Amino acid sequence: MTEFDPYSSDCPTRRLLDLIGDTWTVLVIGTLAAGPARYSAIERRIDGISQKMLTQTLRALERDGLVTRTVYPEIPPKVEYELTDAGRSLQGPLKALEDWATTHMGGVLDARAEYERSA
Amino acid sequence: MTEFDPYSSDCPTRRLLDLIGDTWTVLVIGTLAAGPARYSAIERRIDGISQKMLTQTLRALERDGLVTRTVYPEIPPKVEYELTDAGRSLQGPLKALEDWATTHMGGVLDARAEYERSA
DNA sequence: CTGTATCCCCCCGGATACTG
DNA sequence: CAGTATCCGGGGGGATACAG
Repeated sequence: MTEFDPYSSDCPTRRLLDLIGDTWTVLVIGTLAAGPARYSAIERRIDGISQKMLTQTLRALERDGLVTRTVYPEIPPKVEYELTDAGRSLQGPLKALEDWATTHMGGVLDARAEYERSA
Repeated sequence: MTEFDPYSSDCPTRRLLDLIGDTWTVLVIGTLAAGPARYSAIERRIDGISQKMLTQTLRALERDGLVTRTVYPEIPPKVEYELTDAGRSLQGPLKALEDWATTHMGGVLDARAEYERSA
């Protein structure tokens, strides 16, 4: 069943790679995995992210139905972001990658160092 | 068990994203999953990849110990690339992502279309 | 066949300033 | 607090030409 062919340039799944290929996106999803969070909370939690990239990332996730945005009409404003079911379903695959990283990243770094040494 | 901690600069997740956060890298690994392949074969398999990016991607994978490069001193030249054990171990996690894509990408595209419609 | 070398455009993304 | 608007520098990556 080849409903999608990632090796074809016009395959929608390539857009998925654009999705999870973005560092900030993965970090935001990881942050929201702990539960709903406010804009400023996410910003404080992810060190080094700019307002522009945080907003841009959240908009993309919202657009793709992976995150919901809830505005509380208060003063001062309060906006909460939360993973949707689809967004939560990404946690499994991402966890698998994380486990791989934990297991193999040391070897990768060793290989890289060895490569540089012999270069 | 490793806590998902995207906020630490030395978190494996961040380094992993530098590794496979690139579209071409994932596609090349996917291609080599079927077995060893020549440069030109990979080039043909991956629609839209440029010589520059293919070579660059293969060099990075070789440097990181995920792919081996074997040169056969023939005329014309023949170079085969093959996944290492470490490279093959990435297949599981990447497969999980691929499965997620085939399962949820339709919904993502629907959500995106709906978002555009109401925008 | 398997690359390397160069030019160069585009756009990502950081910095900064402003607003409801 | 939660954004938006704008500028701008750096680099990713395509196109092209050339080499072993």
